[in-house]
Order: sequence, then C-alpha cells, then structure tokens
Amino acid sequence: MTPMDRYDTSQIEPKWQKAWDEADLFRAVRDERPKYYVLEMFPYPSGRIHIGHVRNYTMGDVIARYRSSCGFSVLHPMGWDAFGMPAENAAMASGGHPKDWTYSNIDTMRGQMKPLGLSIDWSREFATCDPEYYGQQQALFLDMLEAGLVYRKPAIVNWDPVDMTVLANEQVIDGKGWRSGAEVERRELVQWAFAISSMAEDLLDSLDRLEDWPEKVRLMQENWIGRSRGAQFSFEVETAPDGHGAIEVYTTRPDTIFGASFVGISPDHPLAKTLEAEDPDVASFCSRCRKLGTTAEAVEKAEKLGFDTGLRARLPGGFVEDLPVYIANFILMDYGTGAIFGCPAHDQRDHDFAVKYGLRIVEVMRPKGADRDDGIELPAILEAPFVPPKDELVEYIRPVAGPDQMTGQQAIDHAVSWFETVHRKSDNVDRQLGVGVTKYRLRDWGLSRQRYWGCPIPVVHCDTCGVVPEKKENLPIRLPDDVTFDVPGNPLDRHPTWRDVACPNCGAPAKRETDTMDTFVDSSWYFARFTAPRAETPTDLDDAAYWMNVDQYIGGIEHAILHLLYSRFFARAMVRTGHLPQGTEEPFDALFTQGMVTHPAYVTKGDKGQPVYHLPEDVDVSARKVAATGEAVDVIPAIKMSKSKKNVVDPMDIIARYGADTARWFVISDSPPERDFEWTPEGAEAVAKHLSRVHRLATDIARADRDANEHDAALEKATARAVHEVTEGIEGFGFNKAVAKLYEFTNAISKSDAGAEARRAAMRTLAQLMAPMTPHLAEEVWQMLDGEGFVMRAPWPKADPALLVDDTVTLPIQINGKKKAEIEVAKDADKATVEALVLDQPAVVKALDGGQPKKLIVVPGRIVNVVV
RNA sequence: GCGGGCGUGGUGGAACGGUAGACACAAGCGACUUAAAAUCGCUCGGGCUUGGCCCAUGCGGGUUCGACUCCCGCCGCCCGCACCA
Repeated sequence: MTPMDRYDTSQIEPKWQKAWDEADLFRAVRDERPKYYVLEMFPYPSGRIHIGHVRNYTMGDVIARYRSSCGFSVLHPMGWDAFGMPAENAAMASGGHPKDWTYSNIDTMRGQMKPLGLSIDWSREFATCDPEYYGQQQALFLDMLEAGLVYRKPAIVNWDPVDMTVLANEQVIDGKGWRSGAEVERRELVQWAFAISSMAEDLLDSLDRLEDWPEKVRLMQENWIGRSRGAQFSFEVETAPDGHGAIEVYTTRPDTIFGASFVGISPDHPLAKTLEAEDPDVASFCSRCRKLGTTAEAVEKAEKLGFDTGLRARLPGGFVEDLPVYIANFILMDYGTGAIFGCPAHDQRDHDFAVKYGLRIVEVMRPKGADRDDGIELPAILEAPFVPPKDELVEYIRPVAGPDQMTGQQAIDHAVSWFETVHRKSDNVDRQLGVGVTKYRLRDWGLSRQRYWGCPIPVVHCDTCGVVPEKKENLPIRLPDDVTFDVPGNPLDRHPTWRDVACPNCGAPAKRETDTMDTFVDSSWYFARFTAPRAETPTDLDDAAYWMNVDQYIGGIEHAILHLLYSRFFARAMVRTGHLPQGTEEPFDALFTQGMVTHPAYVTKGDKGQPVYHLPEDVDVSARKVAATGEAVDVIPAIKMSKSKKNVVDPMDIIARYGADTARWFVISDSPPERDFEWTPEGAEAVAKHLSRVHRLATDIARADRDANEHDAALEKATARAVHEVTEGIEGFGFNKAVAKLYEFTNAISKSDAGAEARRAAMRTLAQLMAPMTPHLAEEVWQMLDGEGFVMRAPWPKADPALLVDDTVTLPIQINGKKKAEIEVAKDADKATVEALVLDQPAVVKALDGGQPKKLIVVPGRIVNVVV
C-alpha cells in the first residue's frame, strides 16, 4: 500500500479547507438564486468548544451544504454571545480583565471550530461585546424608548448585604450569597423594562402560524404567556389602615366564590407593607417570607405559610360571610393583583392552607351523580380537594349563577356575568360587583443589570432634566477599560470619570446610568445583525429584506421559552421602529431543538462516602476498575458532560486522532437529533473505520479497469433508493436515518458485482450524498472518480421515481393481529385475488379449522388480517 | 410545586395505527495470517417440549380486526420556571 492510498485525515482535511477558502465558497452573496438562511444558536465563549457545539454546528452545516447543493444562496454565519457573568467571575478569580478573557476565549474557540470544516461565512463574524455591535444595540434601545417600548419601574432583586451587590438567581444558594454566605435580602430597585406584555396577545396568537416549530415549544410558550379569563372585584375591609379600604382580587374561578374561606395577599402587597410598618409580628412574618429568594420555584416549593392579619374582608352585598385576611407566602405580587380569595374545596394549595390554619372547607361542586347532600363539610372534601377538568360536567351545589349541572367553563362564564350585574333580591337592584378581565401571566422584561460586562444603557440622569437619552451621535457609549474587580459590586458605579458626565440636554453635571443590559438583549437581535454585520445602523433594510427570515434555526431546548420569546418580541419592536421590514415579526420560520451530548461517568466512593469521579482514560472500562489502583468503579451510563463529573470529551482530541469527518459523522449518526446523544469511544472508533472503508472502496473502484458497461440495474435501483431516502432524511431532520441509509448504500456498492463504470457512477453519488456530513472525504472521493469541480457545487442528485417502486410486494398475513405467514403478490393485485391466496395458506387453513373467518381485513399493498 | 418532554435487545436506535428490533456498537464463532492487528464472512431479544410454540416496546388499565404509536392513571429520568447562558 502506498501512502496515497491511506485515509489520512491530517492531510486530506486541511487540503480541502484551504481549497474551499481559496474559492471563497461560503461567502453569502445576494444574487438571483433563492436564499436560504440557516442559523445555529451562537455560543457563549466559555473557553473551549465541546461536543455539544460540534453536534449543533454539524447539524446546521448539513442543512447549509445540502441547501447550497440544491441551488440556494445560503447564509450561514457565526458569532459570539460574549457578554455575561463568567467573564467577570474569571476577572475576580484571577485578576485579568473580562475583555481580555473573552476575546482570548473567542480566538481559541474559533481556532477549534475552523478544523471542523463548517461552511460558515466567517466574514460576517462578530461578538456582542464589540462596540460596533453593542453601539447599534444602544441605538435600538433609544428608538424603543421613543416608541414607548421601554420604561422604568420598581423591581425586586437579590441583595447580598455583605458584598453589597445584586446577585443572580444562580448565585443564591439556599437563600445565601454564594461568596459571602450572607442571608440574601430582597431589595427593590428602579429598573428598566421592555413592554413585552403589551404584545402578549399577538405573541400568543401568532404561535399558531409557526407550523415548522416543534409543537412542544409552542405549547411551552403558550403556557408561559398564560392567557386567562377571570373576574376582578374588591373586598371591603372596614378596619383597614387608611387607603386600604378595599382589596382588589383576581380569580380565574369566580364560580367558586361561595366556597371562599379566606382572602390572601402577597407579602409584597401594599397592604402587607403598610401593616408591616405598624406591627412587628407582621414585619417578622414578611421578612421570613422574603428570605425565600425571588424565584417562583422557591416560592412554590416552600411550605405554605400564612399570617392572620385579624382584618375581615367583606364581599359587598353580603353574598358571602366575612372572611379572614391572611398574608400568604405562596401569593405572587407579580401575578394578577397580588391578592386572591381561597376556595379550599377546589384548589390544592388553598386546601393545604385551610387544613394548616383550620379554615372552613365549603363545597361548591361535586362529581355528577354524587349524592346531593347539603352538608357544608363532607368527609371526602376534608381529605382532598375536588378539582375536575374545566370541560367536565359536574353538579353545582352552590352555583353562583346558571343551572345545577354545567362544566367548570360554563360556570365561570355565568359567574363572570353575575359579577358584572348582580341582582340583589332584598332591595331589588342590579349592581356591579366586578368585571370580567383577560390577564396574561407574562410579565414585562426587566433588563437592568448591576454589572460591568454588558451593554451600557445609553441614558443620563440629570437633576433638572430627569432621565435623558444619549444623543445617537455619541454612540457607542463604550465600556471603560480601566476597571478593577478587587471589590464586589459594579465597577461602573464607582468609576471616577466614566460615571460623571454633562447632561446631553442642559449641559449641567449629571450621572450616566451605570446599569448594563441583560445579556438576553444581545441575543434577541443578532440574527438580524448577521444580514448586514458592518452596517452603520442596526440593520440594513435591503439586506434584511433579502435574507430574513431565518429559514432554519437550530439550538437547545433549554431556550424554548425565554430566548425565543424575547427574540419574537424584538423582531416586532424592530419592525415597529423601522429596523426590520414588515413580515419579519416572526423571525424564525422553522425551529429545531437538538438534544444534549452525554457520556458515561466513572465514580468511586471517597473516604467520607462522597463521590469521586475518574477520567475515562484512567479507567479499565471492561473490568470496571480504576486502572492504577484496581478499585472497582460504578459506571453511570449516560449523563450530561461536565467538568466536575470528569466525563468531558474534547473535540480537539477526536479531530487529532480520527479527523473532523469522523467527529461530524458520529455526532449525527445513531441518535435522533432531537434526543440526547451518547458519546462512546467505541462508536467514534467504528465511524473512523467506516470512513476509511469508504475511502478504500473509492480507491479500489478508481483503480479498476475501465469498461464500457455503464448500466447495472440492481446498483441503479440501490442508488435511486439511497438518493431518495437520504434526501428525505436530511429534509426531515432525520440525520441518523440518512446515515443508516448511507451505510446500506455503501454495503450495496461494496458487494455489487457490477462493472467499473457502473460502480464509479454509484460511488460518485455516494460522495454527493455524504458531502453534507463528511465534506472532506466526499471531496476526496469525488476527485478520485473524476467528479467535476467541488462536490458541494455539484447539483444534488435526483432519484428516478420509476426505480423506486417494485413490481411485487410481500404481504404479511396476520391471524388475530399476529403475523403468521406472508405472501408475494403483484403490486396492484386486487382484493379478491389476495383473499383467495390468503385462504389457501396452510397457516390460515389450520387456524380456520374448516370454518369461515369472522372477518378478513385486506389493506392493499400493506397487510392482511384474518379474524377467526 | 407548576409547565413541557422522554422511556423499545447487553448498548445507541428503526418502525404512514399494519411483519417490533432497519442501520450500527459490543459480544461470540469462522476465514485469511507463522502470529497479531487490519480486513472479510456468519450468529446475536428472552423462554420452551425448537420443521414449531409462547412471552416481550417503563408499570397498570382502555379504544381497535390490529397499539411502540391513540386515550386514562402511575413510576423513573431530562428541560424550563423570568438576574446562568
């Protein structure tokens, strides 16, 4: 064997990467072809790429290269989601600067991505921490401010009283600051917010149009936006402090008002705050509630706690007994009015609460057909609440309005009308008790962050002029470089010269806003910036009109709600402020969410029983022992790769050992793309073997004596089927299935006894079909077999439909639904013919035992089922 | 806690409501070789009274001529929960 024959990736891959570069193949150009924009969620520059990145970008690259072969002008860009906390944490830990850390990480990761041979237009690359990017983001912010889409409002944050700094939710561990260990307090700050809830209705209704999004993502967004229809009304509180004579409540179950047994208000409710100031017991209860942290998760998981204020709430008209008013820790100030009434009989949380504080449990409805007994407290309802689905017909014992039997939804509708016009018999007047309202769970998006490494908010605070927007000609407002992280808190806040500026309006001394923007802002419009990454304005409308929308967006399911919702909001805001053309309000035509990459982890127990993880290379996997010590290890089959579990595989090692094509092929084979993918050393090894087998097969075929016989029926049929099925696999994001078909096709070529020309033709098609996945090997094979130009420039092959159908089909015969035999019939055999054949089958004759079949089901071309 | 998803051989997985296990990995056997590697070929869900029969798609029910697929209830794991990205 000469060196030329070997499948030497270290020679082949750089060679083709250089050739592609020199031909400038991946530059996205506007021309007469139809366009296709494929985008993978851009990475955070954490330091090194991991296999998850390889899988994500390989999927995008398969689509990009495939579409390019299909004649599209493809835009496939890459950038960096470069602002965020890790850079500041690194600066605090090792004294460097977030900027240096970030850009050096970007250099490293770009250097790691290039050997993968991705068809990316690198000329469009940017990082969100580039002043050229965030300056345009500041311009967007100013336009949104003018359009009324940004405003200031108070918001609650986690405050670390020792470090004197605001903490992110992930920095609060068990209610304590991660560095200081101090008990975290809630603090209210005035913050900037995007008016995303003003678009709630459109964001919800438009989900129906996103047909090429996963159903689960649309459902998650729908639930997140959370449209609810309910009633809003007031309880009167006679002995309340001044200004709190009424408690406004919102409920989605007004039909249960006659089962109310308490009124609950949030610890952050204005009434609670007033009482807190007067009563130390209330204050201590509220402060206890506030230690829970700010996440909804913490609040909902916590034990239900209440504090009886001693106040009594009265529903005007005297329809319900006066109720006690509790401050309760599970009521969120952000949702509805921050106050509710509790109906323990028909709500789990209210039930828990009532049991704990000995409140009445009054039944309103009952399963249909249950005994009608007017006992107020029945044993069953004391045990558990009755919470039927809203569309189930139930028996109302205490209907607010409407018939005795109705569904929950009908009862709610009746109850809403009742609240709007109650008729009181005693004085024979109609009065309005409340109103039917539609509310959304979606809250406005607080964007202020008390951190350095983010996009500065371009406003100035002036004593005389108030909040003054920066002038656009002053943008970008750059982050100062001369900052230190030796003390906690935001360095901008204590910067000697950056903070103090002249008011853009009156020129008097003023202070710059020192908060920066949430990094979700950066990632909410980068897809638009890629269409004109060097424009002097946020976007170029011509370029945006040509390239938008993103035809295929690919990323992790963890972004199903926030990132995608914020991007949908931003697209709308950009259309409204003239930065995107009409029709781009939904910026992502198709969305695909890929699974994680997992790897086995190897663990032993330390001397204190704590888990000790071992690197795969230190473990003798087949013997399940630590190689050096012989200690037995437990194998955890497949968990998410993480450094702490020592189960991380470095893509660079894989490329060095097997080449990029092996890494690319392996990450999309075997597992369906939407599911988690398990990296195994055996799997990678097997792929490398297969690819070198393809290379060897191509070499052999290229060498074979040429003959004139170009046609081979069997091979042509196999080729047509491969073209058809691989194309279908790629189009439907079934890369694992496409790969399986490529294995089959390779086997078919390898086993074929067809002439050299016929095999050359089949092999060229194989190269084309493999090109999106293993582009370097495909180019090499294509060249060996005299393919013209680059394989990725060759038009995608088409299957001859005539070769895809067989003349006969094999029909399985089931008896009572289980397969017992099969028959071979003509493709278009009629029912009578098939029936006759079936009844002749020995297995059928035996099963019938001389009798007649009860039923004979013939599904033409598919199956026969004999029911005996 | 709430919302969403997933669960099929020893392993990853395939299967318009229609032959469960395609295609691979691992394992075993064989060929080639002085030998090994590489390569090629064969076997490979479990059980049994093995020319055949029975049981099998997390568990328990249901719909259907027929269910991995649809419906209901559990169990386990994963994602998100608004300041991680």
